[in-house]
Amino acid sequence: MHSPTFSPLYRQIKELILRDLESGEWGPGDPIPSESELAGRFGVSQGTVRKAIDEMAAENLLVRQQGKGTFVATHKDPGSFFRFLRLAPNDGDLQVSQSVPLECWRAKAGADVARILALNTGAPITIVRRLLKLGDEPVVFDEIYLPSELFPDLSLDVLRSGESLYSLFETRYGVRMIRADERLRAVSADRVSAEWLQVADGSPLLLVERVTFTYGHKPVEWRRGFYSTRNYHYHNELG
Amino acid sequence: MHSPTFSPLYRQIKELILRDLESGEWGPGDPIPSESELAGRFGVSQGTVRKAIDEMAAENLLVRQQGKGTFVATHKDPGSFFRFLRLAPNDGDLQVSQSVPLECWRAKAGADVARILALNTGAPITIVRRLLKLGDEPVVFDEIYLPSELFPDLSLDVLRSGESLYSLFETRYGVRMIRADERLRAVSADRVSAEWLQVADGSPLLLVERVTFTYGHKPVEWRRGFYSTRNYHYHNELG
DNA sequence: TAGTGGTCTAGACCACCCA
DNA sequence: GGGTGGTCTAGACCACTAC
Repeated sequence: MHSPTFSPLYRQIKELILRDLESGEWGPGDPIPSESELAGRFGVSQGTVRKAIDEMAAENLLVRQQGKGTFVATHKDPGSFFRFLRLAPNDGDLQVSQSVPLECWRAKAGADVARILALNTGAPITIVRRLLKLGDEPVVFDEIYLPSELFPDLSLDVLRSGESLYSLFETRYGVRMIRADERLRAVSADRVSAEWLQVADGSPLLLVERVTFTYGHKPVEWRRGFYSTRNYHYHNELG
Repeated sequence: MHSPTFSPLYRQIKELILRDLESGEWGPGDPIPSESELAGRFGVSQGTVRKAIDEMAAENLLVRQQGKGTFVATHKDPGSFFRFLRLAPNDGDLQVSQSVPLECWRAKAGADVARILALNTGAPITIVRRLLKLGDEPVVFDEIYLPSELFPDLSLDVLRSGESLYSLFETRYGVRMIRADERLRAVSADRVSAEWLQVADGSPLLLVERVTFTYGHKPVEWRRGFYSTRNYHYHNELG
C-alpha cells in the first residue's frame, strides 16, 4: 500500500518549478537555472530534473536550446504566433498579418461571461473588438471578453502598439496564456460581422469560441472569432 | 564535424521498431517484446529502447500498460473512438453514435483526388457516403474517397458490420490510420447534404476536409464531412 | 513469485554555443 | 575552454499484473 496522493519525484520537482514560474521568479523569455544547478538545489539527480523539464517543454511552458539553456516560453517570439491561430491559406503563401483594433469598452459581466471566466455576475469586464487582416483581406472579426481586474488600463491606444495580443498581455499585464479550449461552429453572418469582413449578410462564417487559460487552469479570456473562410481555412492536425 | 544524417541511437532503434510495425510483424492490439528483450536483440541498453518507445507512445503508435507490456495501438478500443472525431454536444451528455452507410461505388480518380491520394489520374477509387447519427439526430454527412487497391472488396454490406470505419479498415484490410490533416471551412448546405442532415437548404454547415495517413506519411483516405453544428460543435484544444 | 513497465541514480561522453 | 543541454550506460529499486 501507498498513499493515494503518491507522485513520483520528478513530478514533485515539476510542481516546484511550476510554482516558481507562477510566482514570476523568471519572466517570459528568461533563462531558468541549469539542470545541474536545479538538481543540486533540490537534492536530486540531474536525470530527475531533466524529466520534469521534459514534461514542461512538451507542454510549451519551457523551451530548451542546446548549448544555451532552458527558457521560459513567450509569445514575443514571432515563430509562436500561429500557436493559437490555426489559420492557413487555401492556396498560395501566407500574407503578412495585421491586427486592427476597432473598439474597446467596459461593461459588467452577464451570467454567461461570468460563468465562463469564473467571475461574479456584474464583475467589471473589458470588451475588445478587432479585425485580423491577412494581406489586405479582413479574415477574422474577434470579440474578446477580459476581466478588467487583470487588464486595468487596456484601451484602444494600448492595443495599437502593433505587437500580438498575447505578447501585449504578457509584457504589459504579466498574464501568460498557456492553453485554450476552442469550440467551432458554422453560423450565418450577422450584420456587424458581415460588414467588417466584407461578405454578404447571411454568408456562412466559421465561429470559433475560445476560452484561454493561464497557470492553474485559470480562465482569463473569452473570445468569439468569426472567420471568413473563402480564401483561408482553419487547420488542424490529428495525431 | 559529423555526418549530416547523424541521428541518435534511440532514433535508429525507433526506426527499427517502426519497420517491424509496418511489416505487420505485430498486429493491432498485439504486445510487442519487452523492453529488456528488445535491448538485448538490438545490443543497446534498456534506457535507449525505452526512449524510442516513449516517442512512439507519444505518437499514439504504441500503448504502454504498466505490469502488462507494450501494445500496438488499435482503433478497436472504444476509448479511442473520438481520437479522430472532435465532436462534442453543446450541452448535455453525448448520445450513442451510429454510422449509417448510404452509398458505395467505384470510380476513376480525377485530378484532385489523384493528387491528394498520390495516385495516377484515372486510378480506381471507391467512394462511400455515410451518415453519422448521435442519438436520433443526423450530425455528420461524410463523403469518403479511398484507393480501391487497398480496399478491394469494400461494399455497403461490408460497411454494415457495425464497427467503426477505422477499426474495419484495420482488421479487414490491414490499413492502419495513424495521422490526419484537417481543413475546416464554413459553407452553405447543398441540396444533398441538407436533405441527409435534415436542415434547410443553404444553412451554414461546417465542412471538414480530412486527409488521413498510414505509416510513412502515405495518404490513404480523403474525406469531406459536412457537420451540422446546431447541437454539436467541433472541439479543439490548443496547448 | 516472476515478469512487465516506471523511477531514480551516478557517471561518462557528445553536440552545441559563446566568449 | 567552460558551460549548457542531449545521449547512453549499468544497476538498483518500486509499482502493477498475472498466475
